[in-house]
Amino acid sequence: MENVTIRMLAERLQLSTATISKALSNSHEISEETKQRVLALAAELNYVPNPYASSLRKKSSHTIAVVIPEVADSFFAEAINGIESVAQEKGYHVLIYLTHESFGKEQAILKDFQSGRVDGVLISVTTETAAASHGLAQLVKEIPVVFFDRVCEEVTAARITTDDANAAYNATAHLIAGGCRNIGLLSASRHLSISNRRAEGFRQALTDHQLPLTDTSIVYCSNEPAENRQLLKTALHQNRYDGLIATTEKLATTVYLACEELSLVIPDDVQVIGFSNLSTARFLQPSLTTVSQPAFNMGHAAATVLFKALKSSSFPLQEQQQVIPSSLIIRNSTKAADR
Amino acid sequence: MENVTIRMLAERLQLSTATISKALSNSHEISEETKQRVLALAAELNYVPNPYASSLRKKSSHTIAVVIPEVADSFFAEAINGIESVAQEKGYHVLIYLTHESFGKEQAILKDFQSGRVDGVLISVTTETAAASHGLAQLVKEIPVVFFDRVCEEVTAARITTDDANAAYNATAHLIAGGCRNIGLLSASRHLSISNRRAEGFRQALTDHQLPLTDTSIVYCSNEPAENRQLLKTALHQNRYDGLIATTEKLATTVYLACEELSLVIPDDVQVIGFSNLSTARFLQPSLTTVSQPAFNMGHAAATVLFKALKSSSFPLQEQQQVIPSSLIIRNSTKAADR
DNA sequence: TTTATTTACTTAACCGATTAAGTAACACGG
DNA sequence: CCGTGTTACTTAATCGGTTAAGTAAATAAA
Repeated sequence: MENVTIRMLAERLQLSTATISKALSNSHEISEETKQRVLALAAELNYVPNPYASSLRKKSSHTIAVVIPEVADSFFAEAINGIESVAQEKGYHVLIYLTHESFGKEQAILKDFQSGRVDGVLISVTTETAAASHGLAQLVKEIPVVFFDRVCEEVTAARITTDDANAAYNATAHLIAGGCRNIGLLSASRHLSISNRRAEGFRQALTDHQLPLTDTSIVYCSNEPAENRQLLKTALHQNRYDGLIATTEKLATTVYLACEELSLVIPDDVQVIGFSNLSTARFLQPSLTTVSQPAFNMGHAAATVLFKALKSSSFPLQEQQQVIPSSLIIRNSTKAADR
Repeated sequence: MENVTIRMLAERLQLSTATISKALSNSHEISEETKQRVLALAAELNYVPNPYASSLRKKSSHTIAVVIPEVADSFFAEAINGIESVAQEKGYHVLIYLTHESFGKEQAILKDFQSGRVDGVLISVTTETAAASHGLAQLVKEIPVVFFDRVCEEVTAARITTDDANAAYNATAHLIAGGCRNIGLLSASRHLSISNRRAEGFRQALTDHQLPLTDTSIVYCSNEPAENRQLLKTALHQNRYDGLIATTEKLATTVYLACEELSLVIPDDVQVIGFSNLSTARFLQPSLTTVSQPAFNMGHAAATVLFKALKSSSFPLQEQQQVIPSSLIIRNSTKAADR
């Protein structure tokens, strides 16, 4: 049983392939009667159009790419859900690319997009992605690109983010209200704008509360959980933090692990806040105070904006900037009372 | 700046497009010198081949599909990681399709694959997928398909699973050893073979320990967390289970939630075991005894087998059956001592 | 020296759908 | 009755690579 093509339908019905194609796309040039005959035969033979032939000719693939560092992370997983919900509604396909936080991989992936494989890209950059990423700047010129969460500020493009500085400020203030005087911010990257924003909010909160910012206030972590565990244990031991803000989900669990191994009690010895979307946060021992990010909404918003651009080329995509607020959910890993 | 095509390279070098194509694919028909010239110009002009033109002609897309119910689930997320690690190594692209446990969506997605969009499919079916799924049976005849975790036993195809019956048996035995006499198995589906296997192991364990299987022993849950919460609360209240086995990750957290709301203490009032890959399981309050599944390995194995079939059409894909063992990790949500 | 073989290309068909341009057939207004 | 439109198609080019088949020149074998 060969694959059914438009030509086979044409032969069977004694029509040209052009007529079939137009009938299937419901063109006004084709009579109602013919359309019905074509549709009936197509259904009977179970005709499924070849997407590649169509993409080649139309120069659009009805496919978008999602480029993220990691999928086993509640934030990104939920963001994918948000993206996919929009894509499925629009009949688009979603290609997922994982960078595993490697700038090299990211570059290679982006380069592939110059082929026209995808109509648009949703991306959250790696912790390594440098400011002047040529690949990104280039890509934005060629196809619609929307950054979400981890944006690259040097590149002019649509951005969907959370209020990172604010969130960090509030988290820090909450720790201070709970009595912390020596707070550590666990940062995932020196390059990432999102990290810098959070550091900014952190710094501002310290300043506003007359607390010093020392060179041990910000701890730069790696992408290796095992490495981070060691790093954290050393840092906790040496600097005797009374409060920690983990700016990624992975870091939050690593903090719990490190504290357990050092026999530090949360929140008595160290209070902890995590940036996270863990559904289990409330069941942790102790339950984790989190900066909860609207992952699904961000994915949804990013995809929605992208599809607007795909629909209308005059849509000013690059000017789109949305900041979706996160919320501080206070639980038992911190001491200050709910506000 | 137009897209660079093979024809442009050909004109610049005064060669035919055929020569360029062959040079780029390192054909023996082309002289070393010409190859170098082509490669050099391709690099200079930043030539990126159009994947759709190539797919159309070669009838292969270098793309595989992963069809799963949900991505915000540690098991599936980790499985994707395993799959992706193989795909990236082989230079393949990964399309992700989420069924959200809807059989209808699954059918629609599978139908699309008849277009030749993907070279192969990795699938974990929905809780609704009936035994006689015509779409699946059809698909397996057309392109390489590998089932992982949630297989469809009625369809002859490659399968990568865990030792579900065993795992459930051991989990049940562990609860019995801890003193449970009225154990509930929270099942995600009546259809799913994986659920039935687990139920089988559960039943066997009860029988072997002279415990009765009543019609409240197995609780069939839905896909709605809110619904399940109610269902569980009612069931816990009415049946006064002293042990529960949650056969999905989502159900495990729902159990914690329901117990909290009913003021039932785990493990004193109810002991709990979850099938899960939650990285936070050990930090839960209380830490969760889990049947931990080798998610990454299963994804890796499934993809590896699929690529073998893609490489060699004589590979007996349909006969491939791998059972990758899971392990029971005993923590504080159950009482029996470690074995 | 003649024939066979190899080398390094070119020509042209092809994958399957889309679409610009062309064409009969018929209707209609004047 | 003629010109203009409209309807419902067809023809053929096209998207950008791939590849079977062909060819000219150089080389090797007989």
